Amino acid sequence: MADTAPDETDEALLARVAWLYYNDGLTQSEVGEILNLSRIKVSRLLDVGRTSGFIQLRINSRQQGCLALESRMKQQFGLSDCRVIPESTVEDANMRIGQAAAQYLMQKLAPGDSLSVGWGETITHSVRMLGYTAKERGIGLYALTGGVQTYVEGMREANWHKNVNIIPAPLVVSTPELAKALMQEPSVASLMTKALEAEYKLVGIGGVSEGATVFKQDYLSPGDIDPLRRGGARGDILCRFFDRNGQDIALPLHDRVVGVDLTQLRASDKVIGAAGGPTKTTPILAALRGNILDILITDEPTALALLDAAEG
Amino acid sequence: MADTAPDETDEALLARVAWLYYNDGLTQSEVGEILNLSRIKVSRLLDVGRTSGFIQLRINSRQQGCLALESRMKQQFGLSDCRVIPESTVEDANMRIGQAAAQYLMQKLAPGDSLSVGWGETITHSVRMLGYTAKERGIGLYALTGGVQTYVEGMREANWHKNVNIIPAPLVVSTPELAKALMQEPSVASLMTKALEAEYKLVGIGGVSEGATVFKQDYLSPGDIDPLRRGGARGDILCRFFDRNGQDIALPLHDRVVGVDLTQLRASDKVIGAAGGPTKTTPILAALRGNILDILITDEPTALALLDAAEG
DNA sequence: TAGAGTGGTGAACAAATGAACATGTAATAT
DNA sequence: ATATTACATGTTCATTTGTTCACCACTCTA
Repeated sequence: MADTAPDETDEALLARVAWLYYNDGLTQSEVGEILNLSRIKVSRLLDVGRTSGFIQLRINSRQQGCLALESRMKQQFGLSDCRVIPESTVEDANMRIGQAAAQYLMQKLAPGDSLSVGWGETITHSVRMLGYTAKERGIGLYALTGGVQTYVEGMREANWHKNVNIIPAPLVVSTPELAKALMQEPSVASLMTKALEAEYKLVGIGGVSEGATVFKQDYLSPGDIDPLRRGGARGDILCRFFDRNGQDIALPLHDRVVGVDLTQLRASDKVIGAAGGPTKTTPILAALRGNILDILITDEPTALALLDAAEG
Repeated sequence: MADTAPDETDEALLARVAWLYYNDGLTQSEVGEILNLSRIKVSRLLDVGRTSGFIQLRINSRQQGCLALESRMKQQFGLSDCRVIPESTVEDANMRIGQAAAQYLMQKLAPGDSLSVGWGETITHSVRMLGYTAKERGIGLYALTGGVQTYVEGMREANWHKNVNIIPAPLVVSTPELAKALMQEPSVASLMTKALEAEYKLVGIGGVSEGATVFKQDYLSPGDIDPLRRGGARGDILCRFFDRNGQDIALPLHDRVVGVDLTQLRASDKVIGAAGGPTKTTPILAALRGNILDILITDEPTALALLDAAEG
């Protein structure tokens, strides 16, 4: 009656299917014959494998993305590393950059390392893609801020299961006092320390417009946008807004956020920013000016726009 | 007039194509439109990428191969690691195992490591697949024996270019004296030392039959087979034949071989044996009994046969 | 200069693949 | 008990893909 550990068997089967199909170059029908599966089932298994990150594709080249652009970016903005993915007609920039971030991390993370993450669509995609690799290499995952819901959603599909450490608090609370109290709670404080000690910290970069995740997730109401803009806000990282030079803006909101702040990020190395798309140029540029990031992952048009803006 | 570094541009183009196709999920025609290539050309580029190892596919799972079998193998034969690839209808076992060996090494080799290799079809495949990764990570490559021709052939296609160190001597010379003299040559001796110091040593395992590479490459004549068999030879590694317990056989031939010997391999750790297929069971079993290998890469039927033979 | 060989290119086709739809089955609610 | 939903499996069809072939440009040789 007990479940026969469906994960286990599925994984073994998927591994076999993937090997036969990709490494041996058999057709899906042939794979099906060998393993007694219908062709369509093989097709679906492969699909699961690809979208879940179980089957991962690496491009073996220092020319991974756009090498020339990457070095210009590093030089111009004093980044320790940079990855630029090619232009494409595919709409979903978040998805694409999330994938790139996942691949970057898969290359860099060593067994036993840990990774801390912020939130946003891009980050969620990354985490999903990283799932299997992380499990295999025993990577620990830490949240950089409160806001359980967002993290849980992101990791539900990915199966990190163990060693996922989410800060047990909301992202934004109603009074500064409560926020302060929470951040002094041992269970919260210790996790935040751990998060800052992780080898890599992966954060998204948000814009100040209706589409941004902060607003969509109802952490802020659309009515808050205008005051923010007037206050000089050009973007946010982990719900901390900054001006065009990447300097903190004094906002009542900031005192009510539970999570790592920009000062802590600046002091920390290997902070990866992952963002791209036309709306993100301004926020990214501001974040770069403010030296918040050490590593940037973005796409070609955005990189070009950034260089343009910085040089002009 | 000058060549515009075809490698460079090809690589950049290939990287773009691969990204758009695999990561963005565009069709080949769409990729072609974006980059102004015909669909056919995209298809061909992708093919090049896959077969050259430029585009590499990873299966993200500890369940990579056949986990259960692998641990039985490790226990039974005292291996430090083992990889077993699934059964398949594909004929070319050497190719498949070579690929598996390459993948294993890609996972294990860190930047700046070095790798030494023997020869044979399986090894040649591995080296080819490893080409791009090796270049990217700056892996040094060393030959474990003389026999320039075999190595050069294997690495011609792969583009390791730099940091490839081939021992400047034939594999087999005509007199024991010459072999001895060569192995005392500084240029030869130093390379052999370096080869033994490499993080991983990858060797094939040969059988004693007409199909084996030693005979096909004319290092030995078919007439030599019978005497070898009668002398108890069950297989060879790096042209050193051993008996059913993996112990060295006293052969005049051995004194004429230029290269690392079995004693040195036994003393060295992280020696990877890569071999499989029905004809290889006997030689592999002997090598395992003789503790020559620390790591084995083989296929499912062979692993089962080995366990059968060892337990029975 | 002609001719043979080589490498690259695209067209046409056949095979392989993915997506939409249809069916069946088991679990849940009414 | 029945309707309903969710889910898995299989079928069909349009699309996508790899392969084969013929063609062209170029080079090397006679």
